[in-house]
Amino acid sequence: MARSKTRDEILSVAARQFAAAGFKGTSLQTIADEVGCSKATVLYHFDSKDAILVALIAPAGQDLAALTARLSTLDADAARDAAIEGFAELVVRYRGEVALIFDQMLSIFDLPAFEPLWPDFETLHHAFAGWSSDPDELLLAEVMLAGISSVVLNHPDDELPTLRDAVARVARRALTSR
Amino acid sequence: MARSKTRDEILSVAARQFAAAGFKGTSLQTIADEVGCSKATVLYHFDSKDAILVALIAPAGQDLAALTARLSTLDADAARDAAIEGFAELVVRYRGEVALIFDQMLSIFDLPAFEPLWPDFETLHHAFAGWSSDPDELLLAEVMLAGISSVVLNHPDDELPTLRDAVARVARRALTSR
DNA sequence: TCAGAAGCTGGCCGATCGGTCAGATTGTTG
DNA sequence: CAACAATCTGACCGATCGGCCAGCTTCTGA
Repeated sequence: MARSKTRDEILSVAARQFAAAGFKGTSLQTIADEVGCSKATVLYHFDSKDAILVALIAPAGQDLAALTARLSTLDADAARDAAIEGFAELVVRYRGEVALIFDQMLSIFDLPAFEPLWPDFETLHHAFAGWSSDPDELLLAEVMLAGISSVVLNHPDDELPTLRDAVARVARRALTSR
Repeated sequence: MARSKTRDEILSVAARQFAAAGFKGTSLQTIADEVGCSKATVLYHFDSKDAILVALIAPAGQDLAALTARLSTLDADAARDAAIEGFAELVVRYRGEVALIFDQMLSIFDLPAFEPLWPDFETLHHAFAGWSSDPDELLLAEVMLAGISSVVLNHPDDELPTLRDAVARVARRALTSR
């Protein structure tokens, strides 16, 4: 890890700019400008613009996979609670990456970087519904997943720790009301 | 209305392409290609690319304004129910435009087209919370608003009428569970 | 010391972007 | 018919995009 100081700087600057302006809305030039290097240097450390995105997504994907692996060992109620807590934590920690998923959401085609995450999202979705197969249950789970993501990424940074707990509390109430 | 056949065609093609690939991801050239005219013709009917977006947003904005005006005359429970039904209807009817808002969500800066809609969203937000000022109530309302939008625009067209009712039913349950 | 690897850069490439413009074509009206 | 406006187009503009490359520094280890 930390193969190069410049490389890390490029990653963190890119993460912020991608989250702020979207993937298509960010150029290699603006990344290079903020880092304080040349565009060629950015492409020296990464094969392409897409390679930066792939490198950014990787850690979030691993943590998500770890969460879903843990969920699959739990029964309905425990899985739902753990999914809520875990997802609230993840979405707050990887706010920028979540924003990227929303940004790329419209273009269903060219996102090989996100493909491996889909099964994990599916697991999370079902865990939110307490392993139920009731359509309304699943729909509400879907609404909550997307809603939480969107809300978190539209809140200012300084409220995030509070927001994580509030979001988990609210989700628990909405998803367990029979 | 219907000032020109070509103009209308440009609007409908642009609506579909914007919803499919995002605003930044759509070019005047691809719009012109699908319409079967030249890029210059597109810019003859509209002053700029942004002008197309403005023309597309207008009807959705008017319907949203009409809904919120109606809401403000109702008390808590009635307002919430009406907000849920009305929003489900709107978000299904203007699926493409909702997608555009999500697409532009990341770029907080350059969206004069969406600015006038903000107060109406605010009203809708509070109506979803039944005019309550409880933070958790408001947060859940926010989650549901964003979640419903995201879910609807990620469902295939043929399920939309069913989805509208299902989404309203689920939202009512989640928002009225005390 | 010095060769080679690693890091970095300016300059360039073809493609595409949104937008402009002069002029051709078409339709309407007196 | 002529005259005028509406419609449409190809050619072109400057800017920017992602990416490539030759070559310049800087670091490192035998």
